[in-house]
Order: sequence, then C-alpha cells, then structure tokens
Amino acid sequence: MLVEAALALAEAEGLEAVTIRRLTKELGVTPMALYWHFRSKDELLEGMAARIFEEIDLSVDASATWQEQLRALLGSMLSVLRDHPSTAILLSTRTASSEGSLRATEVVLDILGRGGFSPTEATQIARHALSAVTNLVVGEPGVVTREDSGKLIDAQRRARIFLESLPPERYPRLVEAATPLSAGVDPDTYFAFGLDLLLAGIETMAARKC
Amino acid sequence: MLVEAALALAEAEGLEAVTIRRLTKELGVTPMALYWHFRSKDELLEGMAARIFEEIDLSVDASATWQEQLRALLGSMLSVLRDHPSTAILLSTRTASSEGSLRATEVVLDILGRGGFSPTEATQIARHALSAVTNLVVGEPGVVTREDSGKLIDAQRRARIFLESLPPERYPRLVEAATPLSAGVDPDTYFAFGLDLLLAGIETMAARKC
DNA sequence: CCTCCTACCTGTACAGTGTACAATTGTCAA
DNA sequence: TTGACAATTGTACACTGTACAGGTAGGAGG
Repeated sequence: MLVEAALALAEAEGLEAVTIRRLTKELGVTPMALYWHFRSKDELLEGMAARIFEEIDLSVDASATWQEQLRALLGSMLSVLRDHPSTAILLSTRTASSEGSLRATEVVLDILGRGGFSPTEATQIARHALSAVTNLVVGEPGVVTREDSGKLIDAQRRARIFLESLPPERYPRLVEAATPLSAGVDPDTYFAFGLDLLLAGIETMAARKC
Repeated sequence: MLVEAALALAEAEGLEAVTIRRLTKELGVTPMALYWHFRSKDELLEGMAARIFEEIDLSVDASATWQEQLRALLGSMLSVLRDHPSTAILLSTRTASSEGSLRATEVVLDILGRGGFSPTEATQIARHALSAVTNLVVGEPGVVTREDSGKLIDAQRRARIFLESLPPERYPRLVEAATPLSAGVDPDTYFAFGLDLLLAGIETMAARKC
C-alpha cells in the first residue's frame, strides 16, 4: 500500500516529491509511521523498484528464435519503464536483488544460453542489456519533466538557433545537424532505435563466436 | 577553483559529501560566498560536469578507419569517466551543453558522418553512444563505494551462496551462473566488453545500410 | 473482567540541507 | 576622500531524514 502510494505520487509529481512527510500526509498519518514498515527511506525506494520489476511480462514465445525472444523481453521491460518515467531511475542505481529482478535475470540468462552464450558470457550480456534498457528510459532526451510544452518548444527553437549560429569552420557537423540535434525526438522512434542498437550488438557478438 | 575543489572533494569522499557547507568550509569561507559565483548548487554541479567533459582527449588519428576512430574517442571518454567514478553520474543527468560537450559531439558526429550516416542518423547514434558510455561507468557493478573490501568480498560470498541455494527447478540459470553473477567483475574486462558491445551495434547498423 | 502483548502510530526533537535577504568588508579609480 | 564595485559574512527560514520515547487499539489467555 505504501509503495503503491509512493509510486503514484512519484508518477504524478516527480520523484523529488516523494518525501516522507509528503507521502505520509497524503495517507493521513504521521511521518514516523512509515518507519514501522520500512527501516529507512532507501528501503522504501527499493520497494518501489521491486514493484516496478514485477510488472514486467516475462512470458516467452517458445516458437520464436532467441533473438526474437530477447527483443520481446527487453521490449516489455522497456514499455514498463516507459510507464514509470520518473521512477525508472530507481532501477539503475539500486542493486535490485528482488524477486522480480531475479526472475527477469533468470529469463534473460536462459534466452542467452539458448543463443549459445556460456553462463559467464550470458551474465555479462544480461547485465549490460538490463542496464542499457533502463539507461534508455532515464536518458531520454527532451523530457524536461514538468514544464509546459510551450516552454519546451521555445527552448528547442533557441537551441536550434544557437547551434546554427556556431562558427561553421569549428563546428561544421553541429551546424549541419542543428535541426535533428535540437528537435524533440519521437519517443517511439528513439526507443525502437535504442533497442535495435542494443540487439544488433548482442547478435553480432553471438555471430562472432561461431 | 570552486569546481576543482568540488571535484576533489567528490572524488575523495563521494558526491554526497559535496554539500555547500562542507565545500565552503573546506575553502575557509562562508556558505553564502558560493552564491556569488554560482546561482545555485545545480549550477555548480553543471560546472563540474563541464570540467570533466573538457578532460576528454578529442584528437583523432586521421589514418585510421572511422570504426577505429570512434573506438578511440569513446575509449578516451571512458577512461576520463573512470577517473571520476563518483562524479560521472553528473554527465548522465545534466544536459551538458557546455563547450566541451559541444566539441565532443562535433567530433563524434564527424566520425559517424564519414562512416556513412546521415546527420539525423549520426545524431541518434551519437546520443546513444555518449549516453551508453556514461551509463557504463555509472552502472558498474560491485562499486559499493567506500566500504572496505573485506565487507565487499563477504557480501559477494553471501550473494553466491544465496544464488546457489535458490530452487534449481525455478531458477536453473541463476544457480548455474551463481559464480559469474556474484563475483566481482574485473573492471578492465567489464568496460572493454561494454565498449565492444556498443561498437558492434553501431558497426552492424552501418553495415545494414549498405 | 482484567491483564498483557503485539502491531501500529504519534509527539517531540535534532542535525543537516539549500538558499533568500541585508549588511559588511576590501580594493581600486576618479 | 569619495564612490563604486566585487566578494564575503550573518542571520534566518523552510525543508529534509530519522532517533527515541511514549501512546493506543484490539485480541489472547488467565
């Protein structure tokens, strides 16, 4: 109940709004009441991360190739994290040895094992893959949080003008790419590309082994 | 001078030690003195990120292939960030439109341009590449910061025992990979692999275009 | 019925955070 | 000598996480 409220609050007003006083006031109790259920705020955050992990759909299509299975799994993880944009960062820092995290790791290792990777290699790749996916969400450009979009597109316009006004002899590529650099990225395109890049890397590493 | 002191303090005692009172006391000055030079603490952190960016060696070997150039550049960025383990996280959050960041982006775009990518594609890839490299450092496993290594290897041992004690019918892969999962990673191997994975992805994307 | 135990919560307090605002110093040009 | 300016100080405020001690409801066992 507490972590659900915390997640809701974080999603509604950003992770920095999740303060003990704020959260407990929301629930109509005293700040110190929280410490009966959690030893510290950090433990609460850990609980939030664990809850997010549990939302990931871990089912795999047994008839698909391991590449397709991996893409599906990482894709479902990605979509879960995209539903929790401001709490996704919790997964990147926290060790996350929760039930959900273990199960997710198990499935990824299994898929990679069937892809021909040894346990050691699979471990390395799984680590990078999970970390890369959360990094994708956390690092999404142009998510300037809670400012109205009017300010946002204005900032984009000023960014483009700034880039275009750079000395072309020193920054030819920046000037050339001023528009794509400053324009807001379509989220679907951005995430699809990130996933493609990651999977391309993994598949290439697999191919090199043969 | 201020950002140098802040960087030194962060490196010596962790980023959370960089508090305004602590930093200014270190310099023999009053907390509010900082606000003459920076509008806010966030601006100070931005300055720190910018300073780190400037350390990156941006020279490229003109006789090398674009793949080699990219590897060298990202590698030098990686080594700079590894020198600042506890401040590297600043680069991942901050927009970093500093001089150094612009120059780095320019060089990466240039290399990718010679790799056959359009400005738009190069922009996408550059974003992911820079973000992935900082993510590599920030997400390095087993950097439990400032605890003595005695506690660390003990924690590793307990992690391994825990993984091995999981029900093998539910978590066969975790049990199988208990050792690589719990063992400390050799940093050089870890980072080399991360870089390989990233570059393999980029090169594969380049090859697919032809 | 009374007592005790346990689960849960409250009240108060403390040290630490970033920073607004006004007053103060040192230094150098007119 | 008088300003003007850069740089710093002093005080204060609202906020953070949390230690510690005490309270309260409800049910089990005597």
